Amino acid sequence: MMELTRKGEYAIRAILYLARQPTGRLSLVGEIAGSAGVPRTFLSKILQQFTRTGLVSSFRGTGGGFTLARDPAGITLLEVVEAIEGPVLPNRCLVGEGTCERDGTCRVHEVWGRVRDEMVSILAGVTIEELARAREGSAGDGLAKSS
Amino acid sequence: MMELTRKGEYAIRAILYLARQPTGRLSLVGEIAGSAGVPRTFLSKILQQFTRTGLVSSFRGTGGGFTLARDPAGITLLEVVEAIEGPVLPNRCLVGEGTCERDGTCRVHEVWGRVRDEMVSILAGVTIEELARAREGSAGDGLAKSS
DNA sequence: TACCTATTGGACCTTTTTTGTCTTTTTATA
DNA sequence: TATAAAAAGACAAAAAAGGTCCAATAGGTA
Repeated sequence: MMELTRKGEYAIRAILYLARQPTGRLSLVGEIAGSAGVPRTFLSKILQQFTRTGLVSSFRGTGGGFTLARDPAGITLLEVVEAIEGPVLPNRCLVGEGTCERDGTCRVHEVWGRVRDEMVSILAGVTIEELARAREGSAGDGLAKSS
Repeated sequence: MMELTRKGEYAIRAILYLARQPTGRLSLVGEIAGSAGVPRTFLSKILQQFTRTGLVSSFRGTGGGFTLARDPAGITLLEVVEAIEGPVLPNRCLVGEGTCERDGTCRVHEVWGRVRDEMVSILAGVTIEELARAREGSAGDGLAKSS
């Protein structure tokens, strides 16, 4: 239930790949796709979406490729996920914010609102830079486990 | 992104309808469907799923119908949602809990784990009885808004 | 200019999931 | 037995997910 799509997963992998490259270096679609294990043509679409959002910048022609448009320390996981999957909305009734035909006064909406707020808060609290680091220092370092 | 399906919405409406009935009273599919604004045959499937889970009990034949199997004060929103939509799993990698082919050491999984934990915690903190009450007392009463 | 390289955009396609319907069977009551 | 209801299962349309393919465009390079 409430799963991130493959597209979203691929998008995160691709962003992390870009974040791990030396600043300014351009990566090719094929290169990213190979390393991140994502179908090439599909990744192409995802990267296009990122460039439209302004998270990634692209350059055409010989020597072209993709690179992060901003400092990974300033990009949050929320931005990445929302760029690809759209706004975090666990319940359709939240779309209109009160535009719920039936049961306008019921409390279910308020509960989903809290769910959304928490998701947003958690995802906005993690930067791509933090995620891209990892590798060494293995587990539970810096980010507290809430459970 | 990460939307509850219509099935899930319908399920909640149906459960709330049942929770608002006098204890012991049986409701017919058609009756619930009409009141909750849910296609009758579809609701039938949802109710069957609920009876399989044990949340709702059903009785066949003349005078039959559906009723909550347990006290609504003891049923959480989490139970209702999971009965219909399956376990809350915002990221596929959480299914196997560590069975992630690639990037086993990356921190993304830990973040989604926290998201799931929070969702579960919020949904488990709301009972059907609370939700079914509402109506009078309008807003923000008893349940704190976190935002 | 011609040619190569790489992204862009759009059309298209397949598979899966969602959102149902319809029919038959089972169980219970009158 | 007739009637009333849920249960079960097959079926189907519509939408979303998950891709593919190709022509166009933009930028280098000889």
